[in-house]
Amino acid sequence: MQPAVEVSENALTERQKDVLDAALTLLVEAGDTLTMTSVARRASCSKESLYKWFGDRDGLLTATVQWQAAKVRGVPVDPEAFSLTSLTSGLERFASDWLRVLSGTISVALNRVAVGHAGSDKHDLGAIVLENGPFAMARRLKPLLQLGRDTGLMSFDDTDEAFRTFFGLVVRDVQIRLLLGDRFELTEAAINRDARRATQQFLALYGVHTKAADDGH
Amino acid sequence: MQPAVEVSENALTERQKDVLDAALTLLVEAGDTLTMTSVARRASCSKESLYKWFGDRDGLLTATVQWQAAKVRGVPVDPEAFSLTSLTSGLERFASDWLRVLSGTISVALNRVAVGHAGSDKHDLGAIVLENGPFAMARRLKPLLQLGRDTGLMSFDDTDEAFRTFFGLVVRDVQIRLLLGDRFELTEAAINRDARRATQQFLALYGVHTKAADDGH
DNA sequence: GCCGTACCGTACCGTACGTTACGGCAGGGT
DNA sequence: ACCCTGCCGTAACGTACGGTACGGTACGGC
Repeated sequence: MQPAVEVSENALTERQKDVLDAALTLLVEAGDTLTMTSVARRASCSKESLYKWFGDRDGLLTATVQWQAAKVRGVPVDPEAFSLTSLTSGLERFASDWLRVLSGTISVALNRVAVGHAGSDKHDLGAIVLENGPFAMARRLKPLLQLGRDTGLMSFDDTDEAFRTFFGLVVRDVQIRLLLGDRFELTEAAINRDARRATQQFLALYGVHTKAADDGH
Repeated sequence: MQPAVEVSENALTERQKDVLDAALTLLVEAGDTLTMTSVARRASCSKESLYKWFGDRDGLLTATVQWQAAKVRGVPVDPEAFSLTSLTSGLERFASDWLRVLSGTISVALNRVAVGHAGSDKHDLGAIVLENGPFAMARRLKPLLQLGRDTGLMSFDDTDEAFRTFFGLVVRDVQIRLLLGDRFELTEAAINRDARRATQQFLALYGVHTKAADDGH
């Protein structure tokens, strides 16, 4: 028996992408209780094809998580004409984007199954989500932070520490509450307000003050 | 058939407590894959007793979570002879205690199963963990925060917002990374260092400065 | 001594679901 | 026209596990 689609093998046919999208919506609806039969029915494909393409249930889940992760790329920052204003707006934009993704039903569902399977997996969904979640965020934000430090707008020793503080100020208890099933009103206005507040707090802690930045609540 | 032990019925015999402790260790070892049979074998009791005492598998999990929650009570703060020093040490002590609990294997295991079951439960483990986790922390910390404000050491409009900021500064990405299975070195020294840093940052944001509090990394 | 209660150990049942196997159909190459 | 490949739909298999039933033992009350 062939080991089916390898993780490194990213050649997905359109048909397979459709199947993974169906699996995603089922994951949102039913969580980890989705069955191979339900995926096959929803995607109008045979279970035989599922097993041929993805090996087993775990492989299907892994491919689904990776398929979603592949869709959330992009949005780097431009290191042109840098100022306190562009640093601030960059941080705010980053924070609001992040909160929007984080509070989305797909992100919540994916993190749920990854947390449930963490550690005891052959493919280890937890590591995949970790890699495409917090770690990817760190990689995307750090250039902006270092640019801010190099231009003398911020001051910190350890970029990673600074990132993790920003993480805390942005996410706070939102993610864990959502994962635990707390019904959460997170309107567009609230997201933007939180992004501004987190940015102001972050600059108050790490920014080089010419004039004292006041708190913004 | 009787509805077995009600949630409000907290009268647990010693035998039942032993069983719940066995279930706890199994939860740490095997996560949500623990079976009724494995609990019975580990606790040297019959499955019949499990079902008589706890109704069904969900009831056993619920009782286990509540049993653990009941063990983590206490440590209120004393509103005597209050000063910046006692506020600082109170916040630090709270933060380090919290990080210690959060990073413990039991907490991680419990949060894992609760996240896995969130929303689609009759007993809703998510709500229970939420209630005994973040919400209980908020209830325990808020008196200290308000005391700090009333004595003019801190300034903020919304106690809940202040708490959530403290939450973010303390927990940062630690919890989600642990839940996703990231191997994490969290030594006693690191915990104390993080607690100090979070406290200093929190006071820098919300404290009333007589002398500028510097960051502490 | 006899009964009732509480419990252990284990065998058993029903079912859900992962996984496999098979029959049928459509399209493309020869 | 024939075959081969890829896929759908469905039936079937195997098993793990939640839940139940039952026999056996210890103990306290009478």
